[in-house]
Amino acid sequence: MPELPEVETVLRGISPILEGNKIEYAQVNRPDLRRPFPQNLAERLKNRKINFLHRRSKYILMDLSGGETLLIHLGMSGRILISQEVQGAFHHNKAQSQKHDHFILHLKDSHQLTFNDPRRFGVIDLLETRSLETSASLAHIGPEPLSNSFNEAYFTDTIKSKKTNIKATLLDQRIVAGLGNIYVCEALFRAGISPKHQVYRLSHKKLSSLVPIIKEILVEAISAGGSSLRDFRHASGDLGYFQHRFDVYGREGQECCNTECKTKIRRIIQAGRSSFYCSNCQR
DNA sequence: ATGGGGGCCTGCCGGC
DNA sequence: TGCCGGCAGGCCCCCA
Repeated sequence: MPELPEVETVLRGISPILEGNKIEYAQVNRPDLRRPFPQNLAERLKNRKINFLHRRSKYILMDLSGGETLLIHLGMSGRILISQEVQGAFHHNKAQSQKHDHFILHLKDSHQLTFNDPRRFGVIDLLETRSLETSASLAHIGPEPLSNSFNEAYFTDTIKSKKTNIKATLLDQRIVAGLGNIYVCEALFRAGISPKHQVYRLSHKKLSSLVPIIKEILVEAISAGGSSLRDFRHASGDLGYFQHRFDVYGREGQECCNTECKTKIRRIIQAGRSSFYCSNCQR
């Protein structure tokens, strides 16, 4: 699934089309995704103006007129595509209807936003804007990794005594928002920390070093337009490029990219997820 | 408190 | 060619 850089890439792609636009109507093609859709979703979206878009963690948030915000989470396989229905004989830009197009916003200017999600682990919700931050979805999410509130002091103080491995800690959205399996693997490689290392046994220096590394990786990935594995694409349909810069993710059995280290990258399972790491460079 | 496992879904890929 | 197991970017719940 899309992690923070992929969600940010989607957000940047769709914002210019959506902000200031108006929803003509919403097409809701099934009753639920991971959770049921909110009551009367289509009726509540009809004729709403889209004020602006923003992101919190891996959630895309659409601030609407009428004091409500549409929340979209892409889960593992969710995609957002923008298309345009062209009037007249030619329909080159009109999206082909796909099997898992569960939710479509038809906009006044003839653009359409399509949410496609084969595995249906995504979420769509409609929340009161004034209590957005305290809603069940967002209330327990930690600081944004690219904000100043995610800093060395916060990070080390929060986790220093945890009797958990560092992999699970970084995946915990309450500690820091938006990281997923790929970027945690990559950050741990750059920091030279084994995913199995217990947090309370890591030095203050090592733990602190993760903070700038996490920020650096996310910034790089966002500028590359995210990572495209199976199904991630920009809203325009373009691919992201950061996957070409993975040092360890998906590289089981290949040699470590550090010069003079020919150790083969290992894959282990932690908490049901694959961790990729170099046992020589990461301790 | 926390960590491990299972569940939710579909699709794809490799091996036999 | 076809079937089957394993795997996938997330998250939630239950159990020890």
